[in-house]
Amino acid sequence: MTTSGVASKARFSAQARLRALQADIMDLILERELEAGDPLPTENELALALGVGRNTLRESLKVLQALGVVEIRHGFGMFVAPSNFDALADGMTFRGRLSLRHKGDEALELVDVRQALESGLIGSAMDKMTAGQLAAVEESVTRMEELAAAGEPFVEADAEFHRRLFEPLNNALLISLLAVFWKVYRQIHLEVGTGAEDLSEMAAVHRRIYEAVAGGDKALAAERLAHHFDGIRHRIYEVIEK
Amino acid sequence: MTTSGVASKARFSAQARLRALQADIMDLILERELEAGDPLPTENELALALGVGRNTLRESLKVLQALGVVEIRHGFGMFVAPSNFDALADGMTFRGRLSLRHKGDEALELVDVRQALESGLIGSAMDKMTAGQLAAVEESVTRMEELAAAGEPFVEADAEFHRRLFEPLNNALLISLLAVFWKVYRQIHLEVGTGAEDLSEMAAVHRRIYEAVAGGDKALAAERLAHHFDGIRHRIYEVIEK
DNA sequence: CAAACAATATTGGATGTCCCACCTTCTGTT
DNA sequence: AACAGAAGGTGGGACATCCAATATTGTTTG
Repeated sequence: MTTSGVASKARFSAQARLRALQADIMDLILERELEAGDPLPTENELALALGVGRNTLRESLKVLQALGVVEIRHGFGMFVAPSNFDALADGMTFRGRLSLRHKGDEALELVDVRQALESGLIGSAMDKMTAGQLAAVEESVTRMEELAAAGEPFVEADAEFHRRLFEPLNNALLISLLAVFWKVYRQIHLEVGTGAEDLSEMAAVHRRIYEAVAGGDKALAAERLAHHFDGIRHRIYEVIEK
Repeated sequence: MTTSGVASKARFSAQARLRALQADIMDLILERELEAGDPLPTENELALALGVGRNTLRESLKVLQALGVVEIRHGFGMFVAPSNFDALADGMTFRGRLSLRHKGDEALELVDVRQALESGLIGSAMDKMTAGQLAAVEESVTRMEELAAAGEPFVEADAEFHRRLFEPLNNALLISLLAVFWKVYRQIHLEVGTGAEDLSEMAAVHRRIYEAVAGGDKALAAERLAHHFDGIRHRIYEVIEK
């Protein structure tokens, strides 16, 4: 259940202890009914309360920080954190880059999942999109076109376009997940060679997606959104094949 | 390009240092062209190579372990790991439980994302599903029905059903993500009260999903899959309202 | 000779201690 | 009243030391 592969026996104890400690910390937060933003006990207090050494406790705390459970502020204290998937993005980016050096499976899987999410959810997003939100999407497209015309890359505008596209769903988790996928996607794109020459073509692709959304044609929007990912997928294939 | 010994003077918050250290470790893996399963240097060697203390290094390593980047085996060594999202699941479960005590936003968002993923991808999965895989899905349904008839819960069979449903896509990342969502979903389900009385109804819901899949009706399968999540969503609403 | 056992080297696991860096707050001067 | 500096508390980090688990090696034993 845990991991495929070597099923050693006592390897659980070490790993289990760390995870039990993480669970203890989370339980403590839940038991004390702390909300996001509330302070946690100090490291020394926690170490004493949980019966472990401070360094051991810190290892768990850093994991919880990476998972977005706690926020640690040097010299100030530790707090229950709002969701934060940055570390997850780093880990997945690493996996993508690692896989590119061999068969590229994970990189392709990542693109597939992102495509499925965006392409599958665009319909619902269009249902709830207000005129103002639609205008914000077009603003992003316009900025991409301007940057493309100037020969400059438009990393941030691209991210913003996709973020605004799914803002109507009002789902912070989804936005975070898409941000993770976008970040990893971007890294893979860089690694794989962006083909900097077709900047204007990329902007045009986004313009066509916008037009489908503005026109209310869900099927067309989903299709164009899906097509948007074909480029990088083919590029990954090329890198793998050679 | 490890940039070990970054001459950072100031302004680098502790958080940035930790993440830089994680990045250094990942870069080291990439630079040495290590594949999954390959051994990493020992803790002491790494600490020396990266110019940090052993405890500091361990904090980063534990994070990387939680992110599924490295696998740590007591007394044996550290290795580049296959993907492992268990820790992520714990973190998200925590967030879900935390949110249930207040507004429940994140719990609902989680269900929404899972629904979107499963409902949106079932069509592609059906395209690629073999007869054998379809039979495996039915086997899971049958087992659920048997357990329901015996009055026993069918946690594992439920998970297996959904896993097998998307196995044809051959996307390990997707399977892992769905496993995470399923795990969190189940925890929320427990927290929110499962309504143990409708076991047979739950089995029947899965049977109907299977029938739609077997019949090749993608739209119907997607709809029934989506309906499958309405129950828990309403239950979460009830918990929040009161 | 081979299998079983035991000692050992190597590795990560955990803790305590000491000091540093950072942030807030209080306090005293201007 | 406003600003600057001191003080206290917090997390950040490095060692040193010991514990625990694993694989290897060497010996014993049938």
